[in-house]
Amino acid sequence: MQQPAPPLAVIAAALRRERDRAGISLAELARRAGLAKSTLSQLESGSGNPSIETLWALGVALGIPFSRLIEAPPSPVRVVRAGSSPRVRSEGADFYGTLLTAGIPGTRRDVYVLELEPGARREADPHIPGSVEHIVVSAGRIRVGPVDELVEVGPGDYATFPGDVRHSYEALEPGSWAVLVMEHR
Amino acid sequence: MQQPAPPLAVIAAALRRERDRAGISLAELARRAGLAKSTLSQLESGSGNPSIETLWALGVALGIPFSRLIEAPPSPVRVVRAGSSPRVRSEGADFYGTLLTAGIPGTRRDVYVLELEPGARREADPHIPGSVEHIVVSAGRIRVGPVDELVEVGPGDYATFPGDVRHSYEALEPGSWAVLVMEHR
DNA sequence: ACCAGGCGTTCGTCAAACCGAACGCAACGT
DNA sequence: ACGTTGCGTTCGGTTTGACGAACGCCTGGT
Repeated sequence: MQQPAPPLAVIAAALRRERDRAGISLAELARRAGLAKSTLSQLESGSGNPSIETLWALGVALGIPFSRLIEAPPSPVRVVRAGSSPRVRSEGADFYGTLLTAGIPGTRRDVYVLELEPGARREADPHIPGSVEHIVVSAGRIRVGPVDELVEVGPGDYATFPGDVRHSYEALEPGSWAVLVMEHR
Repeated sequence: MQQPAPPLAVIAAALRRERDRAGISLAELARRAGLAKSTLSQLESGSGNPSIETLWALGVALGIPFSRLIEAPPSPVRVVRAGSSPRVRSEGADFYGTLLTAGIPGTRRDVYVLELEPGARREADPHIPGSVEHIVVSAGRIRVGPVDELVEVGPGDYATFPGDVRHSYEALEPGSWAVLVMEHR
């Protein structure tokens, strides 16, 4: 399998995604790329089959390698396996730490302890947009993540994924438990 | 810098290159991709600005990841810096070896010693098609390669590049010399 | 309240991408 | 010698991508 996805919709999504990231308006992007607003509007709406030159101009205007416009969005699921990150010795204190995720000012981070038993799969409906979940497994094994992109994590492993899509937690061993940090703004 | 190259000509070249590689005719490719021969003909000739769907169909028909059609041809110039390759202890013998390039059955490999003095830049016209040059610097520094893609190599460094395009050798230090292997079938 | 400016969408027009058919060319087969 | 087959190119005709203008919608300034 190489690029399994449909070309049109992917581009439409990529276009919108990258423009959001750049934080500019549709009109502004069209201006920079030397295109008509209408053209870009139709492209982002998925109706339309842009020429290479048109897409190229957009890539340049967005300052991104062209190929990113034809890729599916990068998976927002990130996993850090236990021991795979450099440990940092805390200054003055007598312990080592591993930075998994830095706090973002203006966001709340609620901390939970999640205890799960095998068989009981817990499905969670999407939370408010923009929320992100972080989980560190303390014991056992857990399968977790967006329903279409589950990952398996064990003791010491860290996983993070968007909380505003359907996702689930499922213990694979008895006595599994984890620390869950729910982040929202 | 990301994708410095012009989009149109690159695609035209890529298209032709990949079709050659696949060993099929223009008409055949057009048939598989569901395009008119005329369309493909114009694309390969560089006149034309294909739509995404058109290019996509070609990528699928060629069985290659779409992105390869928008990339410049992979540079045929390869450099191995001294000490950057794992050394292999020869069985039974008391020395270490570094494999730089494996011989291909049915090809001849002529070995030369190349002595160069600074200032004297030696331009070589293309040799017979398919020939490849390999060079290992023994002493000094040499700038070598296709005229539009020169690389600088020092003692122990290895470089290989196609011999069927215009290329040149130029010493950068007095007393430079190298071993040159000319490969042709 | 009003208007000015920016946003994203929708509409009609025009150029061009894509098509199909015809062409010239070369290599075979009868 | 001739007809056949496949190649790549060139020629009008039609679909459609890209354009510019106009629209409705907000937000903020006077």
